[in-house]
Amino acid sequence: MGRWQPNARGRLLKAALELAGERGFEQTTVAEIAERAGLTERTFFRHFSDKREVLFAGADELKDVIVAAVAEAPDGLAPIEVAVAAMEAAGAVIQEGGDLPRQRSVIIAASAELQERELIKLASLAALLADALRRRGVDEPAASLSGEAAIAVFRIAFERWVNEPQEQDLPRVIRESMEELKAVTAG
Amino acid sequence: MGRWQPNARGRLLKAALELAGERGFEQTTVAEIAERAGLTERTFFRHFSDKREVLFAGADELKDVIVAAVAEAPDGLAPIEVAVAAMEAAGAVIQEGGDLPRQRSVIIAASAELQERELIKLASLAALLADALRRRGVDEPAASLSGEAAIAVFRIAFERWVNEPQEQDLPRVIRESMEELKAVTAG
DNA sequence: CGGCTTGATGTCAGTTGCTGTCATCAGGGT
DNA sequence: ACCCTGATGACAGCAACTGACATCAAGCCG
Repeated sequence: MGRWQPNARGRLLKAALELAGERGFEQTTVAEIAERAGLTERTFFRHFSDKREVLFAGADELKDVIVAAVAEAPDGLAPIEVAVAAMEAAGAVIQEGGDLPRQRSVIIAASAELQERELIKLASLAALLADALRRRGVDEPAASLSGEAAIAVFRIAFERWVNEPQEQDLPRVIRESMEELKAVTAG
Repeated sequence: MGRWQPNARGRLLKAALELAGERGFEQTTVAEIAERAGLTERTFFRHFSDKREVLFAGADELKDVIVAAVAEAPDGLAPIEVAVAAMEAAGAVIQEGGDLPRQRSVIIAASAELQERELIKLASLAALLADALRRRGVDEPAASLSGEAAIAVFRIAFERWVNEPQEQDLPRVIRESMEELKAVTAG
């Protein structure tokens, strides 16, 4: 047995979700989160680079999923289809999280500073997609546009998925939103 | 003549641009900006709700331009075309700013926290576009998708415009990026 | 003229996010 | 037994904000 209770990160995440759910993220101090997790404020900042990051723990794994999905996409598939397929793969991972994604999204929707952080994470995913597409030989600006469009599709789809609790299949909603985008841009 | 020097906001903006350009936004304190403008830190926060906002002074005017452009778009135009036309109008206003937009974008590109703020401003423009389209009778999810797509097109176009100093015509770059998006989503 | 109100600013104290630095101390290897 | 490592605590300090109160020229009104 270690000198400390195990899984400090997980306890911090749990404490942060609870407190932010009870009284809102901005009304919660880092010291309170750390205290509920049985740690100190300083230790919180050793696990998360800033207060907001605790709400995005695990988001980095999505990057690997997306890069792998782009790499495994069949040759000849249109760039936008590759990008959206990667977001479908990410969506499949997200919905494995059970209630957590929806719970997090409620907290984020109530806080402007968390929305900012979410947006820059999504923007970095768009850049990641564009990079991966360029490695497949896609030229600019098609690569960047496909990445941005795929993220836009994902945002719309995720919002719909969150607001329809009976909806189970996030990848399907993403696919449907993609078809909607095609319809919208046709002509 | 008033008790104070006139145009406090403008002096704060000028001081902020100078200092951020010299040593970076995050290496500049609000106290320094205020001091260069001949004011106190407290007064800075009376003019701008937080440190980052000074870099986005005037961004609200774009909202009016966009709403007006959507309202004036001819009937029967496809939603995505209406949205992109509104962003072309915004682009026309932006390039009237001379060197300022490019100068600001250099500073923003060097600061993660400023990028976050820019992204949430753009997201609010996307929501504004979607709202305006809904008022024209466009259904969901076409309205939201058109708004998001138009913003994605604008982002790509603006980046190209910033990186090509000889390029004068931002609306034209936006239009070209829109055509690229159509090509990317065709099929 | 003299008093009253207003609005932009200054002053100051306090909270919170975040950082640097040093101390502590169980566990694992030598 | 010894040291070294790694996660944590303790503490001081900076910078972004906020609330409360004071200041004082300009303008209005009697």
